[in-house]
Amino acid sequence: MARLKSDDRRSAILSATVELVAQQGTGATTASIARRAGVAEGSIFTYFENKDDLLNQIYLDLKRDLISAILSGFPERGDLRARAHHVWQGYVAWGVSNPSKRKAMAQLSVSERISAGNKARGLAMFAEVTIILSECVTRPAVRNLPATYPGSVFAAIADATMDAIIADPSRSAEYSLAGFEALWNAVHE
Amino acid sequence: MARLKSDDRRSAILSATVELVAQQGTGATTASIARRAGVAEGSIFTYFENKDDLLNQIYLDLKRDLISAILSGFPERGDLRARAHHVWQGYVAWGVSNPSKRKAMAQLSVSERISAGNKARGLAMFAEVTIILSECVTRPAVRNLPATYPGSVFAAIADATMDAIIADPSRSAEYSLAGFEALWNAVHE
Amino acid sequence: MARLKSDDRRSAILSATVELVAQQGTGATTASIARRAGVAEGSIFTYFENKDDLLNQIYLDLKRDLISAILSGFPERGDLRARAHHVWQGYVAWGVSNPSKRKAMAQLSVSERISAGNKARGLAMFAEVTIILSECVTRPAVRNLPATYPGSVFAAIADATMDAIIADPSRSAEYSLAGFEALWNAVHE
Amino acid sequence: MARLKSDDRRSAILSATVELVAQQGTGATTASIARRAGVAEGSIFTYFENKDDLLNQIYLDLKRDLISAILSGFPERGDLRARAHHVWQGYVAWGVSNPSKRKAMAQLSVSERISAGNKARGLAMFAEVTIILSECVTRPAVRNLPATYPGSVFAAIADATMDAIIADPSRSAEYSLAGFEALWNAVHE
DNA sequence: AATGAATGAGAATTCATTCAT
DNA sequence: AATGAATGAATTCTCATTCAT
Repeated sequence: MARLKSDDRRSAILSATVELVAQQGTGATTASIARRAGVAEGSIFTYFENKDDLLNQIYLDLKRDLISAILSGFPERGDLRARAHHVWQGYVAWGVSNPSKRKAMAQLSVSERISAGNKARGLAMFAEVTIILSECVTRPAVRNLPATYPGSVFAAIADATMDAIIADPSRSAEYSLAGFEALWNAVHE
Repeated sequence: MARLKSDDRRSAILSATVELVAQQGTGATTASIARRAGVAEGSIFTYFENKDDLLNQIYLDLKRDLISAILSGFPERGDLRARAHHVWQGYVAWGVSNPSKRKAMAQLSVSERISAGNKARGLAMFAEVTIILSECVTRPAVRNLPATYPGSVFAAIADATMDAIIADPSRSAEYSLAGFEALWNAVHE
Repeated sequence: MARLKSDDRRSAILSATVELVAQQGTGATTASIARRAGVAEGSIFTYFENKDDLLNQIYLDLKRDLISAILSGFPERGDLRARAHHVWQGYVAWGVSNPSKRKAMAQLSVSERISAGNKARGLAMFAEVTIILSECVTRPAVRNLPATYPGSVFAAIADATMDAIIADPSRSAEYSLAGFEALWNAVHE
Repeated sequence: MARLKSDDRRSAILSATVELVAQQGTGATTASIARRAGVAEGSIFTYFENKDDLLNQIYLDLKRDLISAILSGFPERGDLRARAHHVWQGYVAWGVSNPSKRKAMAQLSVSERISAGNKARGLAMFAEVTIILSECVTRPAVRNLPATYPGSVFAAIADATMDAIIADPSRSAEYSLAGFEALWNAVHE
């Protein structure tokens, strides 16, 4: 029997790509990815059809990774605020402890190399989160906005908060709380 | 086609670039930019040192364009809320009526091709806006966050709001108001 | 799939190669050959030193196959015309019933990958046929041409005839006869 | 005004390709073609969309070149034999004095890189020649073969004749005559 | 100054061959 | 011996930049 396709090798390629896309965008070359992953350039193409395929898989992987970070341990029975706070914490913690994943996802989200289908798929994964956040909206004006709005505001405030935490990690807990309070009051009266 | 004067040529290149970067990111080729601008490929390099230079100029131009849209007619003597609302309106109106500029700026903001110096310069242009928005922050927890925080939250909520407006322009005014209310309550108690 | 014995494996590779070279020329990949032969890619290289070696063996095999088809049952004691006709029939029948072999041989004959030595060896196999055909030449002008000439003319007219037969198999016998008559008169007066 | 696309450069690429395809088949690399043509590799792609396009143009060019060599000075009013002989002479002279063109055409004719459309177009150029040669066929059996048959036989005998001439150029005239006699008797009684 | 062809470094991808299993 | 993943040299093609006109 020959060497079997190895998950190690595959994930070495994936994480090298995340790292490099975070730093350089989707222009990161397959040569640099291979070098960083410690594999031959050709090996990328035994695991992925082409570079776009690789990027699309990364995109979905990151989305999956994030959603599972957010929803793990979700308090189905908690009150609204507790549930929203769980999501908040999950997101912020993920972003702060995985800066490359976060940057890579930002790059891929504005890239035209991610297929429309996969962008839709990525969005769909967050359907549950969208609902959870929508339930927190009590300000009448804000209720009239589209269903995706709370999620966008959430992501946006969380991103700003993560930047603050990354700039001064020692105040991590304090900033996170403040950010959540801002978010909560933005949508809840 | 009438012969363009130098200035016209230069701005034709600039706006072609905005358009194409909005659509395709910084990977838009100089050939396609020249074609769209109606100039020869080589002409790009008589007006800009190289492609990175062109992108950096665009970046600064867009920032300048936006800041002037935001600050024009600014009510120096208005109350806090009126001043913040002026900024909000300026930003939202600019983004909604210049979708390409907005998209191009989003692309350039995550691009590694914009020099650190210019990113700093871009931020600096918003110093005044940063101050204005900081003055709106009365929630104690939020006050402890870095000075740039309110601006980020502002931009983030505004972006989400613009997406909503673009999806349903008929409710433009209503959405803008709701967005502003969310923002105001995020930072103001 | 039942496990193949070595010889079977080897000939599976050979005939897969014939098939694919017929279709795609010598550019047919070793991967596609292995797939078609139902063996692993690596196995090709336990039976053949490299791809060129494989192609060269095919070339000689095809020549051998053809010559034996032509000479089997050869009427040593027949008159000139009968003997030439036997050769003709053997060639035409072989080509018509083995279209892939015929096409593969055409590809290999113009390929720079067949070594000069093997091309010479291929020619040498037809020495006897060359002599047989030379004996048919009675036109004085044609007698002065090189010894290989009748063979070339033979092959050429036979090829044209096979194309005609393949286009309309129902007239196979008629076309074959006509072709032979043309050939005979080309060289015999 | 910039440098204009130059016919010289274009034909340098074309003839370098003919030369190399003659020697190495369609596998000749664009790098080697550029080197031989004395241009940069990229220049190939300003004159030809891609390598297949280049090969297809060569194919048509060669066919055009050959047909014009064959038909130039064609004796519209000559008798059958004179007309056929003109065609014969044109073909043989072209092949003998342009060995690379002849070999390149042979390579391209069996290549799967020439589009079906262009192969058809190439054939169509010889429609007139096909008719001329058909008119020479008086042997009843041969008359029943497809219309393209005389042309194939013609080409085939001519090719064999050219090989003989190339092997011994001093007997060029003699061989050409002999070849034509063989051809004539093959089809004419 | 404007033009657009020329350039060639660099990119993604292929594929014959090797080699760990 | 058989397997098929791993390798990396080689290939085609792109594109920012230069430069002859």
